[in-house]
Amino acid sequence: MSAMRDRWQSSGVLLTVDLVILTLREDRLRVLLVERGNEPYQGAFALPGGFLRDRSEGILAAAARELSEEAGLDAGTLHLEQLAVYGDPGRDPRGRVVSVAHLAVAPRLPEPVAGTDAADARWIPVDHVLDESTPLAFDHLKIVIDGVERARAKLESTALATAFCGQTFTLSELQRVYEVVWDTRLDARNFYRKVQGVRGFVMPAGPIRKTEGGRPARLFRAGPTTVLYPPLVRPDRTAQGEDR
Amino acid sequence: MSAMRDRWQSSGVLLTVDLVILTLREDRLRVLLVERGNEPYQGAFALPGGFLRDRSEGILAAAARELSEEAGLDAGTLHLEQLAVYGDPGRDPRGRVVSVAHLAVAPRLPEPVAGTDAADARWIPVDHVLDESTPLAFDHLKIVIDGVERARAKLESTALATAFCGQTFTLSELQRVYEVVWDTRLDARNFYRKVQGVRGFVMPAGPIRKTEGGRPARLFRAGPTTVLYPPLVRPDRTAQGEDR
DNA sequence: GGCACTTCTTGTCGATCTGACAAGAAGGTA
DNA sequence: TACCTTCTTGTCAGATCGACAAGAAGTGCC
Repeated sequence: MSAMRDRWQSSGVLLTVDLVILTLREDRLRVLLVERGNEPYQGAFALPGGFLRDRSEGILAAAARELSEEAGLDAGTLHLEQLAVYGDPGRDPRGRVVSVAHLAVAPRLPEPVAGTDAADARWIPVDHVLDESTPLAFDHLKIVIDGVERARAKLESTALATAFCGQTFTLSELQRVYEVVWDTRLDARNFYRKVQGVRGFVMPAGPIRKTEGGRPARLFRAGPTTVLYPPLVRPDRTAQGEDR
Repeated sequence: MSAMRDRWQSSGVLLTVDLVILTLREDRLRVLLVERGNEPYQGAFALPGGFLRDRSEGILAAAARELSEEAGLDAGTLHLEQLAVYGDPGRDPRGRVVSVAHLAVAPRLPEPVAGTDAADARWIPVDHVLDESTPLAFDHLKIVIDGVERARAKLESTALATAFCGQTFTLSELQRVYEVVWDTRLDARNFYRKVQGVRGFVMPAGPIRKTEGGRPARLFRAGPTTVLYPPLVRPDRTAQGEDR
């Protein structure tokens, strides 16, 4: 009963925020990791993040602050959303630490800014993390897995892909986002048709053009739509040989 | 840098779990709410939930415990997943309380069990909550909105709908789930074809039949698939009169 | 039993969408 | 100019979708 809900207990825990910051660099999906300088897990890579500054700091605000402090990125200019909470007892050997993980998606970026807290941050290919050739501290592998899956899923139904691109982009750049994040290949001509068929997904950005080899491509910018209809469904990886 | 991450601060907060428990009763989508007996928000409805029991209790475990204590439901038999964290400073007038909201989906249920903590729990139609004719305590309206939207979205791409049904069900029962949760109407014949076209979504459950008026329907049970491919896309509510 | 009524299930049909592919357009470079 | 690259517009057959007809299999009523 309500008495239970209101039993005022001192179940205080330490709250942190962790960040899965994804971007595309050199045609690979990468995640920003920092090398730990202290025990536990000294020398291992970990997600950027940290404790709430004080009791009055909001959780999303803390994530934005860490984004700035540890990665040198401005939360105002990129996609940032809550991912999930990780609070198993024992996930941190130092005590009961509950972490609110966030997913950030950044467009092509300058190198992690030296001279800041982000100096020892590195953009590690996501597949190096997923195949565990780059071991992560704490339960951060699980967090990265969840973050990547979230990104893959949201590519289908939302305009998240545009967050990987700059202010303006060509459709083949957008296609590369889908191909790299989904780890699949798409037909450029069908992609072209499909993307332009989704109302409000992309809007022509002037007659400006830019080039890098072949015929110059038209530029687009993100449209007003956040929910894609119809969605761009990723090809079924488990298509053949399925039981009934 | 890592020194920042490891600064050991006493940012302790009080951690609670809250539950958005959805079910279908009398052809309406309903959420389980409890009337608050204490200040603040005395007399208002609130989501079931409560503080972690102690520092060693896992978050999902706490949600399962509250599910049992406050709703008389067994977490082993129904769908339970983490929804999101709500931790804005000021959301609870008593102090810095961070709540991990969970989404539970229950099949047709007996009345809230009298004589337990769940005695004053009531199944309130979700639309009464969404249109604010039933005001909720704290930021629980926001949590219900997010929970319902999560359920609506997961109906498209996962087998969540089967969690609203019993062990076995007819396809028209399953269709009612989609219609009520999405607040839309579907053509029974097309639904029939589509559902059976998704590999592993539903499996025939013996030649058993059951009836209630017309021709007896075949019984099905949930299949092994959790991810629907192809997805069941909900009809576009913003279809016509859209700009380009 | 015969008939009306209900709901379930199988089909049909045209419009639309999808995936595979051809071919032209518009630049760069040798 | 010839060739290469990439972008963009089409084409076409097969799959899918939404709307709908019609038969199947029960119940209840006379």
